[in-house]
Amino acid sequence: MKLKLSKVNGCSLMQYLKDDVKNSILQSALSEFMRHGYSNASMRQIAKSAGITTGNIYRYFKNKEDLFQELIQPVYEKFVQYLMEIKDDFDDSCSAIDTTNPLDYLRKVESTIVELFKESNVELRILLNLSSGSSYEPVKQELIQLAAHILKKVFIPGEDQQDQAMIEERNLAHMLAGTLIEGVCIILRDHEDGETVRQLVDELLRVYSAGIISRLNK
Amino acid sequence: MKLKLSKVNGCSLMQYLKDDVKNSILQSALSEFMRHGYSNASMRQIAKSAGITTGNIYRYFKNKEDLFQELIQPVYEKFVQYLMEIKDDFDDSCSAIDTTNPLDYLRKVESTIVELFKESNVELRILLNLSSGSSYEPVKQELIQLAAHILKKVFIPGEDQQDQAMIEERNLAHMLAGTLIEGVCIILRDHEDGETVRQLVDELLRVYSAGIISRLNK
Amino acid sequence: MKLKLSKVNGCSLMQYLKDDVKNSILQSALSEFMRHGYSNASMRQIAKSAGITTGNIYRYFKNKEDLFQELIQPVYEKFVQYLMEIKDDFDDSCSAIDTTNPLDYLRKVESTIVELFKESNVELRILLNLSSGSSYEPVKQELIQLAAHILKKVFIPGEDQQDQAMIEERNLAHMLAGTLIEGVCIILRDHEDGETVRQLVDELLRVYSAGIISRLNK
Amino acid sequence: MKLKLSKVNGCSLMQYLKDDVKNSILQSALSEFMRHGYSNASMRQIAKSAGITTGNIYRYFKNKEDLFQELIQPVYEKFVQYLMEIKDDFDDSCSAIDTTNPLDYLRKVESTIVELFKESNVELRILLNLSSGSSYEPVKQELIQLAAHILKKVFIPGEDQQDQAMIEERNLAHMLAGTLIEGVCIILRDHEDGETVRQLVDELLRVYSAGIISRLNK
DNA sequence: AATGAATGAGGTTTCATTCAT
DNA sequence: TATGAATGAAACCTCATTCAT
Repeated sequence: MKLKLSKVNGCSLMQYLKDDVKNSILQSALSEFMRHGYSNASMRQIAKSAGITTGNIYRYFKNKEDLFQELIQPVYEKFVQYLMEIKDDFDDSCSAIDTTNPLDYLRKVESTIVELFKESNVELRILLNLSSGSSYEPVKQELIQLAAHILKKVFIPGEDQQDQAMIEERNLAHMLAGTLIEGVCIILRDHEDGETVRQLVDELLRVYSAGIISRLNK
Repeated sequence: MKLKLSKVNGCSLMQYLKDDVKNSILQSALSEFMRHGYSNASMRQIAKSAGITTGNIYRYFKNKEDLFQELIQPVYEKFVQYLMEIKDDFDDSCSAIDTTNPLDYLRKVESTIVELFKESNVELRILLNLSSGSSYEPVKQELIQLAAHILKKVFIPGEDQQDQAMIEERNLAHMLAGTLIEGVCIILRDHEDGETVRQLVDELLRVYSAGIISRLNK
Repeated sequence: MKLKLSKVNGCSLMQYLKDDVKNSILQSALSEFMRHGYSNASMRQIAKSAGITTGNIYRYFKNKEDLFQELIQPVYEKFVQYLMEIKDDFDDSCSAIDTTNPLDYLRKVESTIVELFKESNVELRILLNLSSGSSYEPVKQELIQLAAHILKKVFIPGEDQQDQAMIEERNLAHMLAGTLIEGVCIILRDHEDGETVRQLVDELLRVYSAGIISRLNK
Repeated sequence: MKLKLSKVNGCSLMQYLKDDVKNSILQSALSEFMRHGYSNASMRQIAKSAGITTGNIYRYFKNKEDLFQELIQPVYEKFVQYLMEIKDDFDDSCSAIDTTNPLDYLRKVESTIVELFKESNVELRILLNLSSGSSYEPVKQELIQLAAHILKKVFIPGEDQQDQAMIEERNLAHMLAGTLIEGVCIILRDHEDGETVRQLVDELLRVYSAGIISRLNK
């Protein structure tokens, strides 16, 4: 058997080819979902871009949703996990008699976010902005809620106040959380270079931090 | 119907009826595009909501794209115009020996933007977030480019420097312009009440201004 | 308005044409379902036979199942209703000190069944033998259960005996019910002439009755 | 594998292996056709059940129809042959001055039928009830025709009379033949146990015989 | 000016069959 | 001999658009 190297190679070559096709589909799908969003993406077009026939996609993915999920799920999970860690860290640092400057805290968050975005730029943008019609549709709101939850702690150190002022603070936190996330999306969309990305996120956080601190001192 | 008015004043009455139908279509289309975006909007549903038949839409609009354009184009133009005016104002105020605080300037900009959004909230949200599949798909990027162009002036008083520092400033301006516009979009998406909208935009600009000033003083 | 007869006729003509198309679809569908059964019937083929395009079917029927149901449901309901009436009649005549000959009873049933089969020959055969894959798939077994329930009363006057003999009688009743129903199906499949149908069903019942009586006297 | 037997006796071993695979396919196919009928049976599923790959089926069978035929044809031929033998027997017993009771004759037929069904239960049920879409689709009707031809002899001792009465007898024979065959199908469908099957077929024939005799004595 | 039935191209998905390896 | 990836035609269904009335 060991001498029949041609078969061994045949096997691995075939394996390679199969992976090749699957990756080709995934890449074409990523591009198609990016261009037209989940529901307007066309399986036919994905197949054409991948250089295969439409039916052949279904050897690799059960259906459109499955193909979408295989692209997005890992990034989604990583993103949620990172956000939870950030939230837990923050909750801990709050409960401790820790007077960490929020600005310092946000800066700590920076590298985490940037790392994730640098890995999965396109997937995150699809997840957050182009998943309408898929099972991920409500994710963006959930993520913004989560980010808002963190930001609220910055603005509202004493919890559970329910008066009018607090409602305004909540709206503000929600809005700033949304714009921060969109801001990072925009940076990643427009820049490939890692150093530029890091620098811009740094600037964005600096502006937000300074603005927020100035507001808190109001 | 009385006095066969329909025949005597047939022309203007017909015109009136036509406008009536056309407005009805436009209104239904606005609602449908808002709900499902351009691609997933259904001409059948628009006709049904407007109380007419499917085929009749095509006496008033050449096709789906044409209907979309008739709704969105005016708002698009107004938006561009406002941005140009802001740009011109700023250019003037710059060329004058005018040391207007950028914060004051942005605040002046505020009412313009909020006014436009309050007038054409839905159309703008469609234009910026729900035009995928239409010819307006790339507009959002163009608008951000334009806004960035303006913001650059804030950061780079002396023009046309091409060294490395300036490139960074340009990137920063572009990024902040994008996040600002997204921020306003998010506010408009999440709040209907005019006063809340004004207040949140005010806060957003305050944070940005404070952050930017702090940065300029760096 | 009354003078615009052309419009009045236009309307009714259109209505007529619409009904015409719908009936044409129903007729083609009946033929296609008869030939290939529910799941192997082709909407394309139905459209082709009806002389229209595939998509146009969906103006008249929501989907394949809906088209099938519109053909089969009325017949199904009538059939169930008839069987229930027969069952109730029989239960009544049993509880009364009524020594009606089972043969006489079956003969009373005859006209009911024949009438229904003569009206809806093809639909019943589809319902009973060609509905695999549709929501009517389990109907045949249910109907045979019902018929068996009636036949059991003939064989087992005293109820509720659970010994071995009774199990055999139940199997027998079930089997004879099935064959009777199939027998009527076959007759209707092979003969169009009403008088011949009546006569053959009469003969079938006669054979069954004589056979059953002979068996009871065993 | 020992002694390179595969090369020495390559031919016969290969033949043996081939038969093994072929039988495995046939067995899986039988199960799949039984479960889903000819049209809805899946070649992929057959291959999977047989433990081979999809493409390999086509080394043993030209196509789906060919595979079906190889399963069904022998049973079909045996069935036809048995019916012909029965027919011949009957012709002989008629031409002889043999006053065999038709009841006795049918009882002789019984064991033949039951034996065949017990041997090839599944194949016959596929042939008679699940061959839609295959070339065997019309077989059931043909078999009923043949059975009817035999039964006619019971009812119409003197041949070739063409008057009205004879036409009725022919119809009757045809119908009873059909119901008899369906009856046996139903019994086989609902019962696995050999003894129960024999008993129910016996009952069915008894009912038919008694009914028919009663009719002949009319 | 209006109707709404009809079209035809497109959507996702399935599957018997072929073919390079 | 066997593999299993790939094909291509067909399935059901949707919908913007056209057109006879």
